[in-house]
This record gives sequence, structure tokens and C-alpha cells, in this order.
Amino acid sequence: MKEKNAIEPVCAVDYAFKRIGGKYKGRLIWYLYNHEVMRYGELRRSIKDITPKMLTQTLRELEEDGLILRKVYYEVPPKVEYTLTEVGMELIPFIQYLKDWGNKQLEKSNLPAIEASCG
Amino acid sequence: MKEKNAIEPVCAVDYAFKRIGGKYKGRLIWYLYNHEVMRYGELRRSIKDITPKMLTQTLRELEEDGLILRKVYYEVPPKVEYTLTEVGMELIPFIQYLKDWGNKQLEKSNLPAIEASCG
DNA sequence: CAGTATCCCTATCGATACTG
DNA sequence: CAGTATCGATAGGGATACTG
Repeated sequence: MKEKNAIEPVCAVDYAFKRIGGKYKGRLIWYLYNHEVMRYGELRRSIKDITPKMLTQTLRELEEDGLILRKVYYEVPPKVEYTLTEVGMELIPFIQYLKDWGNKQLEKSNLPAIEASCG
Repeated sequence: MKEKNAIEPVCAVDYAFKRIGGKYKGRLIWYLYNHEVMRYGELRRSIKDITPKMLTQTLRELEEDGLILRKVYYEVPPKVEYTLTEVGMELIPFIQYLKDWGNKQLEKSNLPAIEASCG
């Protein structure tokens, strides 16, 4: 069994994929890019069928990876805003590219691509 | 329970991520881009610790998605060559971008990025 | 409003052995 | 050489209920 914190050689491609992989990360980043700033409930309503657990979990991972910023307003009722960081913004060109590519493939296969659900 | 083949609205970002997600797909595409054509055993040796099961499985998925081409030579001993398709090639700019981004992040965090293991 | 806490499931991945 | 076949492990995700 390998040690968990052993420093191992890392492939940059793998590294990057892990940082943006996961079921909702791509969409989350894309939403935040298009809306600049979004609150928790707003994100929750945007991503159809996501559970609070998954939303919180995904947001925390993105935050730990330095891709998004979480700003808490200490008031009642609570208010939390999420925005992309500089580093997170650097991923936009690539997600844009991927989105265009995806749409092109979807057209070819006659599957419906719903723009609205992508931000 | 949802029907498996029901046509549902699809988000292009999600769609694209599924097509290139998975533990080895990014690297596999990147290898094939850099070597143009590779045989099964060559890929197996390149991707350290991948099992034949995972390699075959991943290659088949990429093939079904039209990203790679599998060419069989009917001779003894068997020979099979893998190459990127046109559609697969369209992903290169984006993987390149992601790789550069990954390397930049790795530098910042003082983790070792091994170029060799990325193609 | 913005989350936690639990419990559970299954897709994905891994180890090992075998084959046309 | 280029794979299959089988079984077992686990990480990621989902349902539901509850809270500061």
C-alpha cells in the first residue's frame, strides 16, 4: 500500500483532469463564468437535480483547488457568494473550446443540446 | 428508474467531459498525438501500472466515441495499431492548454511534473 | 439561506490468471 | 502479441432528513 502523502511524479494532464473532473465541476465553473457571482441557492436551482450534499462537496473541492472564491456575509439570513478566481478564469478558454466541440458532436449525432442547461 | 436509452436534454460541457473523462483517456489521447501511431504493447508500457483490462476497456470506449482508430493486421504474431481520428485530433489544442495549465499549477505547488510520463 | 449528517448504491477501477 | 475472464475493492455519487 502506497503512502498517502508520498510525493510522486505527476503527469500534468492527469493532474489537470483531476482538478476539473467530477460530475458537476465543469458546469459549475461555466455558470460562475457567465454570472460572475452566484449564491448557493442560485447554483442549486441552476443545476437541475443536484443534491445539497453534492453541491457543497463540489464547491469545497473547487475552493481548495483555488479555482473559486467563497465569500461569506455574516448576516441573517445567511448569504454566501461564489466567484471564479484568477486561476479558475484561466480554465475558461478550454471549457469554451470543449463546449463548442461537444455541441458539434451532439449535432452530428442528432442529440439535443440544451444551451440553457449549460449556463 | 429512468430508461437507459431515453433521449434527454444534454449539456454540451457534460457531454464533452464524459467523452474524455476516465482515469486514462486524457493521457492516452496525448500519447497517440505525440507518437502518431502506437501498438497495444507500446501503450501498455507507456502507461505505467495500467492493467490490460483497463487499457483495452479505455481503448474500446475511445474507439466507440470515434476518437481513435483501431487497425488490425491479420498476421502472426498479432499486430494492432492505434491512431487518433480527425475528431480526436480536434481535442489536441484543448488538451495542450490543459497540460500547460497543469504544469503551471504544479510548479506553483512545488510538486514534480514529469514530462516523460505525459508523452 | 446555506448548509450537515447518514446511510446506501453502483460505476469504475484493480489484481490475477488465462488464451487465440 | 494482444487481448479475455473473473472476482474483488473503493471512490464517487444519490436519497432523505435535519440544523445554525
